[in-house]
Amino acid sequence: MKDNNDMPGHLARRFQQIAVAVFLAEVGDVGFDLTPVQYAALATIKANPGLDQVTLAGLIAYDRTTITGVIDRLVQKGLIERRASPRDRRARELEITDEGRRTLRKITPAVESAQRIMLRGLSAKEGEELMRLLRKAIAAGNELSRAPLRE
Amino acid sequence: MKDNNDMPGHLARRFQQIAVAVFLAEVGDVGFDLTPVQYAALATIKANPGLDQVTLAGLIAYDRTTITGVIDRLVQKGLIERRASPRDRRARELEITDEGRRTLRKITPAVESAQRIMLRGLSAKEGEELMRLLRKAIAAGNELSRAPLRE
DNA sequence: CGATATTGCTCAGTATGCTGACTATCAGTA
DNA sequence: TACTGATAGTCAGCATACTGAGCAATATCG
Repeated sequence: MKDNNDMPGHLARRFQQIAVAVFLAEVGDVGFDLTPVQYAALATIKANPGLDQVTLAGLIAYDRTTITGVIDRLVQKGLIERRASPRDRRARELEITDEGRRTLRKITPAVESAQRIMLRGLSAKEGEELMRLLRKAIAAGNELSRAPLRE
Repeated sequence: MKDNNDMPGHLARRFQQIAVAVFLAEVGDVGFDLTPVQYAALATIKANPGLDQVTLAGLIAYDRTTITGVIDRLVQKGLIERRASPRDRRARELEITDEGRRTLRKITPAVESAQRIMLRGLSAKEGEELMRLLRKAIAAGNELSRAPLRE
């Protein structure tokens, strides 16, 4: 019987678990209540003003049914606005608010610190190598999940 | 602004997302409906007959509040039995059933195939290196999540 | 022995993620 | 233009994960 530690799937779960915990702790320490998922969505909306939900989902590889709730919560927190698109009445355009911008600015150091902490067991070179290998494996498996990356 | 692809946390999420999808697809293809989490719990119960829930949680790094539901579903599927411990009336002893054993045996090839597929973009050497780096990062971050590994 | 702390487990509540189904709308074509 | 297919979004339902609270039972220590 293979050990859990020889299963990339198990290791993936463990690493993600730690990554989320570190992110929440760092962001919480500076007084904000934002999840990794909400952060990625907010940052992507800021970088792509007026984008619709499907495009956003493709840019960060979220399922379209997941993104609904994430956006609900960002709207509820006053960090973004959701309004009907004038060009396509099915679509919703997303825009970051001033408060969203302020929040992003304030938590950026905590987010960066979180990324360092979750790699703290590795040397700089090893951290780079881990990210390179993850990127490569992810690229090869992109189409295997329901929420692939779309550029 | 850092790109998502430079964020280990984001890469962790993506890799895990793919890993789960591949696992479910492979196991589903041979006619079983078992999640990665349920599989790990089942295999660990088989390897450690009569263990209690807290010990199980520690061995696979699950939160104790998560394991309750996982065990409920394994019991409901008839794969394990949960009974009160004679030594400690707070604890529940877990035991795999014959059907649990049969299920494990039948899905093992699918589980192994899933592990290969999620690394299909990498050479054998790269796959080994990815697992080594993940293990190292996880070891250093073990205490940072609410559900650390306990041996 | 008795008060206190700790432990095993559960529950309510919240937030991802997914499957599958549905509505509304848009796009392409006969 | 009417039909057909595809697309944007939502919803119900299920399965992780976690926070925080609580109960029952055990362990520990004065």
